[in-house]
Amino acid sequence: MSTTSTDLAVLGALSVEPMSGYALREAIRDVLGHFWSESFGQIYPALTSLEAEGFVERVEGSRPAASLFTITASGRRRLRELVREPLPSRPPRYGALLRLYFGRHLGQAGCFGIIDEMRVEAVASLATYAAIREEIAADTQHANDAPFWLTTLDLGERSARATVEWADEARRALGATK
Amino acid sequence: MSTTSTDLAVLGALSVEPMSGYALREAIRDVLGHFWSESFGQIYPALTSLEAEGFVERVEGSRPAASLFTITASGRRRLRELVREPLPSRPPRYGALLRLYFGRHLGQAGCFGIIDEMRVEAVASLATYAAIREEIAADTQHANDAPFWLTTLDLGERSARATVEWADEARRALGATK
DNA sequence: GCCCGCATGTAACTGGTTACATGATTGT
DNA sequence: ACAATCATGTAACCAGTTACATGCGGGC
Repeated sequence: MSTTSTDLAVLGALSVEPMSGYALREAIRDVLGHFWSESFGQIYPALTSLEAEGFVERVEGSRPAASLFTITASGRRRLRELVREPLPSRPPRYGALLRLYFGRHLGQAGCFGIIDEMRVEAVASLATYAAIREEIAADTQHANDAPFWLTTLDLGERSARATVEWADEARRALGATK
Repeated sequence: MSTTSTDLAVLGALSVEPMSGYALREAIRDVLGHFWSESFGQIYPALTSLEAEGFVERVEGSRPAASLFTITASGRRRLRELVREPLPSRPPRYGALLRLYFGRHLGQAGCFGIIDEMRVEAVASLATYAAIREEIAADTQHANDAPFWLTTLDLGERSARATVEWADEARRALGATK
């Protein structure tokens, strides 16, 4: 049994274009990565159960032993249903911030290490977001989806920029600390 | 067996002041809530094992059947150890953004609902952050910890403000969509 | 011929939450 | 007296990851 969250991610991705389970995972990691994640251990069982329910169909791809999964008409109805339901958001567990919160026991150098790491990560995110943004702009096939994709991307960019600005300020604020 | 993450959260909180397991959970929820969470099912076993290892001690509190947990000297050493180790950050699963990403299947009104909800949440966060900020400022007992607490709080505030600004822009951007 | 990337799948495990059982204390 | 809150603990469950087993296809 798979969760409705995973079903939504899978059906949603397949509504864009048919792909293999493997490609599905890559797409989720690379494109939805900044707010979502799925592992093989969820994707394959989800595909199996979605197939049994008639929401996706497996067609033989260009090479044997590989399948392309396509979303069916009832799968699209299911997708419209799922996207309407609120999803449980997982309570956050941001390790770096926990460590920073107890930074008094870590010392200034250690705190700077954490802050710098977060900054580097945020800057890297900004770079990948810019790449994704260009991909979306270049992709005329999915012009209908583009506004929504750009909207979620925009939040990622704003968060990342906020993190970079925070990092600089944090370094200054903790610089005064002994 | 408890995780080192939980041990860090518990030892860190007890390094500020002794409290009961119940109070520990409330403190984590109310103060660390925007980047961390622990449930009773983790806290109590963690306290038991930390006690067995000599990192915390249980002293009878004002009322029987209730214990105050205090951190020991070796517990403080353990805390300094733990805060130095990198913690695994849990991959994000932000349900609202997943739904918004597939917003084409949801329609404009549904998307606005999600965006507005996120905005309301962010505004509420800003209010609680402001309250926490005042608490920290008023708390002269823990002036040594204050800079670190304010730093993590600052990131929360920046993220929340970024979300509010994003929400307004998102509404405008998707307003054009049919 | 061999390694690497694509591809599918599952079993075991871990991390974490929820629900429940139990009871003391406080306030009304 | 009763309800609400404080308090401790555990067992069952669920979600999700990791590791493993297996094999095909394409490039070097």
